[in-house]
Amino acid sequence: MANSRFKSGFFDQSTLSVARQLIGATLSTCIDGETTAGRIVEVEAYCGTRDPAAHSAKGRTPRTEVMFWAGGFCYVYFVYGAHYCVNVVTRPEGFGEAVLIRALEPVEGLDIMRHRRGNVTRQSLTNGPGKLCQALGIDRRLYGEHFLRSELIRLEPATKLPAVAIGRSKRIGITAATEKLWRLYLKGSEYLSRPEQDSRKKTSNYGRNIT
DNA sequence: TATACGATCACCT
DNA sequence: GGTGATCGTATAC
Repeated sequence: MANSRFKSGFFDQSTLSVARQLIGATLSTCIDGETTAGRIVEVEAYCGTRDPAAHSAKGRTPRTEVMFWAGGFCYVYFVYGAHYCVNVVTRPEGFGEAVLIRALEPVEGLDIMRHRRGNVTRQSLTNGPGKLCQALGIDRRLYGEHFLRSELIRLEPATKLPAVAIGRSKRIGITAATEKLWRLYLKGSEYLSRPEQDSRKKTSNYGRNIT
């Protein structure tokens, strides 16, 4: 779907709805003239002031300011003194909601990803929120960019996936609102940040490589 | 100015 | 399975 685009207003939908439709979508960057891209296989929804696990739950701060902008802006944050993570802001201005991109299947520029990540396995290039940012060259320079207008970072939609292709679970690495099943992932993907819990026979083909 | 801690990762056993 | 690294951010004093 290299030539399709999300419609203006798409990111103003509910955060869970945007999260579902981002599974399978393509995230690409052009950083220092080098293009890299991946298919999104795992995301988490963070639902603003009504979600105690969200960075925006305690209100607007310089760090979280962009979360309160209109849907479609890029929220990048730095954690644990080492890693960046990237989010897509959702809903209209003022809600503070966003979708964290947690894992990709590498699609384009794997040699560049390897240069940035070191000589690791194909899965390990992008199977975590910090790893994928390193692989795609995402850092604070992209804070406040817009996914439909930026020259540096873009999102393109997938063909619609059936509901059965998408799994749900608790979110990872949080201490609040741990009961919410707001992590969504592509069933059967080899590129998830952690393996699927369900050990029964794999029945989905939607996670197979597209390259 | 000081302190606590985090939407993680890599490496260890 | 467990743990240390490392520093920006928020908060308290």
